[in-house]
Amino acid sequence: MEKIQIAEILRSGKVGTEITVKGWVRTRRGSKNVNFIALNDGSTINNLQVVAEIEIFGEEIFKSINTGAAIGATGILVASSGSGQSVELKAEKIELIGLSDPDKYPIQPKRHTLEFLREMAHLRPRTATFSAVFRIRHAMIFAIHSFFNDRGFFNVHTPIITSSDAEGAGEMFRVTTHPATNPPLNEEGKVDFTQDFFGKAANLTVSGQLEGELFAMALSKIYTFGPTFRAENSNTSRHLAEFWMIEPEVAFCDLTDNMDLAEDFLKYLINYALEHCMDDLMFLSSRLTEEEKVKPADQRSMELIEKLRFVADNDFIRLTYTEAIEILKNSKPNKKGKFQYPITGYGTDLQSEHERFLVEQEFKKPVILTNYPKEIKAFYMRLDDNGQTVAAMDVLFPQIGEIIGGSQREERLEMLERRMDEMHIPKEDLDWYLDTRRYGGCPHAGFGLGFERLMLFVTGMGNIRDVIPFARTPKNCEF
RNA sequence: UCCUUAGUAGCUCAGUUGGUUAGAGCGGCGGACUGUUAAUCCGUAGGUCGUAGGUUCAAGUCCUACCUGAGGAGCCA
Repeated sequence: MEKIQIAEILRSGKVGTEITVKGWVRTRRGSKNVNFIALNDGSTINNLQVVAEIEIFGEEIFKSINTGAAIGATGILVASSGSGQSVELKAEKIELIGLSDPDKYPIQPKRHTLEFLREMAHLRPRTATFSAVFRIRHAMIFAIHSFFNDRGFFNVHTPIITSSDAEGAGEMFRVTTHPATNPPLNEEGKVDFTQDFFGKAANLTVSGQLEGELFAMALSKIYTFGPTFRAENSNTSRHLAEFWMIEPEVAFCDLTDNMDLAEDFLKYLINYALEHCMDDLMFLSSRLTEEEKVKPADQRSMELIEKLRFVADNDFIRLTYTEAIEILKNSKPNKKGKFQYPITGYGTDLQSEHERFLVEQEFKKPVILTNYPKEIKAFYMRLDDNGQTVAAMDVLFPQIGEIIGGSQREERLEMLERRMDEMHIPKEDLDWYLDTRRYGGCPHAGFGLGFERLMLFVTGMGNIRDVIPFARTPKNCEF
């Protein structure tokens, strides 16, 4: 008898047919005549109830059917006489596949804190919450490729190990085969990288953008989707040392096209989740609602599915930095001195309190902020005609803040070189990058989407460590 | 990195102005009972109070340092 997935059974299983299922025991409720086993195989948030009569199996076997154990069950699918489910499996045969010592198995059929489960990252996918999160994560990965593929984009694998450290997106992790103690030194007494594996200093990538641009200047529309690494000592619920980033790059494309792409992309992904992950979203939603009950009414956020629909159905607000400053300057909290960092005028750096005000108070929907002062943005962003601002865009989401950062790139060789000089970017290290401006340069634009930040939004989870299988953060590299 | 806060049983927590043998619920185990649904009822085991120092007749409780978690800030995606 071939086994079928529980998702398949619950979707289209026919009452009266014989089936075999294999999975892990979530709970077992025993009694004198009959035992009820909630079985889950990870294919869906829902369990299949296996009904096992003691008359058939005896009492001994049930001592091994504990939470966490792997078992197989064969029997007839029948309509359930209980109220919690429509169908259940009336077991004729039960196979013990992998035992789980109930005295030691740490995941109990009760609520655990996410912090506790985080320490058990190897077992947490067996919980309802994390299985839901990681099924949604898969759906989002799939949807990302599908979105770009449908629109004629090509996926490019940009390098993970890179010698380019000129981008300045953050602190980098060094990649070396030098011994940890007494590495070879040069005449100046510094580490001699010419003797290292690559013959030069190498790091883990902080972004595939620059290499992505090279391919956009040949294939027109590309995207990367890979791991990126930041050695920043960031201890927040929104940062990881290792995270996944999606970076589309499009030739013959300006800032407006870029904003359109970003907005379409995010809405597509959210709609995809609503269409394909409703069971999991509903579970996460009710879990969140439960948690919110302890919060004061004014601090509660919108129900998860309602929130997703709202973002998918409404246009994002588009606003220049200069307009945002005006709004903030005249806002109530600024006038009443409620901002920790008061807004005085053009040039003030926007803090998260300001971004949150715009997104959560003023507009109550996602905001795309554009045309920031050149001083606070990267060298490759295209200088606006006013000579002051650059064609940058940040997409700000409620609760999360910046989910996307992007820009139209500076395609004019002279301007780019001038910006690099101003910002002390070594041109000789990026000669290959400048070549794209020397030979057939064209207006182009792109952005980076932090995949785990998208996951935070879609799942409603509060901590980024809970939407990636194994989180890497300062002082934490378990598993 | 900075600010705030926490660490007591497997989990979630209580533990008064320092004072005898550190408690509860859940989970585990044993039993009873029942087509159960976070089942219910009875019983039972389970603790170097984060670590290291210190103050004191006496420290879970006070002090210092460190470690770890959480919330917020900065950096950003």
